[in-house]
Amino acid sequence: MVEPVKKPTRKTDGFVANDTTLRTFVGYHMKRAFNVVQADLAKTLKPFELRMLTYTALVLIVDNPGLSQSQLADAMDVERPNLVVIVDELEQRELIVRQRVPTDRRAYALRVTLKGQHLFQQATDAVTAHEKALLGDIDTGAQDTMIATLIHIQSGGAKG
Amino acid sequence: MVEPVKKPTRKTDGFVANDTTLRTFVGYHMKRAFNVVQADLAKTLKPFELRMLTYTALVLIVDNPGLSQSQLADAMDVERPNLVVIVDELEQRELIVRQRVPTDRRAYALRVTLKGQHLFQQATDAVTAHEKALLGDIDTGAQDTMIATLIHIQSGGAKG
DNA sequence: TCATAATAGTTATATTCTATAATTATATTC
DNA sequence: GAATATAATTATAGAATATAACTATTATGA
Repeated sequence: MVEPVKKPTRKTDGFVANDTTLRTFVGYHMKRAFNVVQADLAKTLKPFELRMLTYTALVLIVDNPGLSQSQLADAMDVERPNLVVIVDELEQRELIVRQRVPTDRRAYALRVTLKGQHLFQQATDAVTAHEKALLGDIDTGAQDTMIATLIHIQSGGAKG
Repeated sequence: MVEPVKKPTRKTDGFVANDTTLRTFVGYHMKRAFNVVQADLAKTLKPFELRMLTYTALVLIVDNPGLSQSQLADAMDVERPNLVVIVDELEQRELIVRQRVPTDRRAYALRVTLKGQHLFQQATDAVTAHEKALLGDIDTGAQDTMIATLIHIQSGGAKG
């Protein structure tokens, strides 16, 4: 049974802007593609009341039990002050705990709670399924090539 | 003459977080790679007092003389209210003008000024050079594959 | 040892980007 | 001509991002 397609697409008539200059930039394509992925991710995480940043922090705490906020901030490429609110949110929702480190009383060891572990698993299943739905029809070889290229860029490309 | 390398790398010692779960997501790699590209772009545009959004708007106005703000917002995937401040900024710097459209007095036709055209050319040369420096060592085939894949994702991937 | 510097976390603050509702002026449609 | 839609705008709020400054604690080195 085919749903009759609604037309909420007001937008600007049939006009399509000429973006030939921008298309010469790889970054332009990266941004536009990432917008789509990010929007899909946000929608996927919404039922769990997670955003990309809070989900990423939760995952990294699961995979790195006991790491400090500084280490987490470093892993997420986020400034320490900005990480505080993210950790606050996860802690208030009782998804993680801040444990004092006996050997260094300045630092906290971050650990996931049982509740956090469960939410992590549910959210990760959902994100995995949604990514597969979004990108599943892309040729495996092309996907591998893209990931390798993206990793290369991460390390600074020709500069790194 | 080799500069002695400074060590401003405080960061978290030698610790490297385990991100195996996140690495299963293509979006994770896209975000991290785009962070690098975006940071490079911001630095490149800084001397021209342009940001990614103001530069993008300027380029699209150059390539689409006379387009309306709604059309520009649509092309940039930005909400109309948010575009106003971008156009305001470009107009105040006399890089573009808002021209009333005789046939539709609600709309403005956006056009670049001579000053804007010059800044566009300088900035575009700089951005082109910086992208080449950043991504120049990537295999051409891999680059083409990535761009094709990114374009495919833009149109909604398996969903579109 | 003690003074100094460095680190972990936090608070405060500012900028930018993004998103929605509501308003005015003009155009379109029935 | 009345109702509706569109273009641009204002107002507002939520997020992400970045820097400076502060407290508490740890590390360094004269």
